[in-house]
Amino acid sequence: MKNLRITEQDRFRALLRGAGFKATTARIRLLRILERAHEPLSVEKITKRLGSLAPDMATIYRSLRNLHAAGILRHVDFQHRHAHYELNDPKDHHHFTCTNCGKMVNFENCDVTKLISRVLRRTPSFSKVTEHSLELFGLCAQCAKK
Amino acid sequence: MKNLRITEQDRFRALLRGAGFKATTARIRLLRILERAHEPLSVEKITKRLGSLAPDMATIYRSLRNLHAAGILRHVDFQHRHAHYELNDPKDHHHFTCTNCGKMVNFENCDVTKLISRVLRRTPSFSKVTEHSLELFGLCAQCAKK
DNA sequence: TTGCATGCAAATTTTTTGCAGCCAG
DNA sequence: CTGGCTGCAAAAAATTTGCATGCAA
Repeated sequence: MKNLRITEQDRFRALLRGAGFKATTARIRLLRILERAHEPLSVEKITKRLGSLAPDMATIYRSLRNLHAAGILRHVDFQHRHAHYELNDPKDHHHFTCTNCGKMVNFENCDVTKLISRVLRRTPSFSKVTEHSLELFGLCAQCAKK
Repeated sequence: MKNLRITEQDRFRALLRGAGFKATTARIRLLRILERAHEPLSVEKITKRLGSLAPDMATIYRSLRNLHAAGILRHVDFQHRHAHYELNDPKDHHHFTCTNCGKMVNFENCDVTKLISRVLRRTPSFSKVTEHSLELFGLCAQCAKK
């Protein structure tokens, strides 16, 4: 029974292979951390969460860059001075961040796809959207009270 | 006649004073460059365009950071490894960038405001949106043909 | 005159690169 | 085996900071 189940390892292995990458332990560990995080992580946070299993930073940067180019990861900009990455969830969620306390929530089903189609229809000089970013910044309920 | 007209200088001076800043020549030059650019600029491009009139880089970074915090500038992320800034135009336009050749066009009236209100209504843990980012990446008509 | 701004120089932080050796396929 | 990956070390790029001086108000 147990060995018939598709493990997390296998899932990531297939994902990597499918994109033409070798399924190395470093990359599988990276994907695992990102999946469990449920929020976009910086290189620093990834390294900390991997602890002693963390590969060299150069490897992390290279992996993130390649996996992003392959569409496996999304690049998220929190207007800090460093990049954040998360798994490219097909559900296409986005983030709402409190600029005061840093709290973050996800939101989805926001119809950004429709918005994008409309823009694309109106913009003949461009023919295809492959990626988009949509981030909201503001105040959470607690911080707004103060 | 001529001296009754509100000059660009005066406009920026008022803008800076209104936000509690001193209207220094360095900052006025910076705003002037950004206004004329019609596209978000990196620190490098700002420096180049200012030429011999460019203040120290530290000053540029400090100015950009402060003017952004005051809402005078917008922070734009093109998924490069450095920040870009543009004047915070009340028209709220966004950018569509070709990932192949770097070409960029602006678009506006994309109803992102409605989208934001909807999200806000559905997200009781957050009470106010002060800033947002929306960027499209894809292929321009020329690059898509190839 | 007074304190916010700037220049200068140095330090930090973030990201990239070259190259030799390693390991997944 | 073998070419893509990784570690290591060094460099490059991007951004910040401390402090003395300068200039707008």
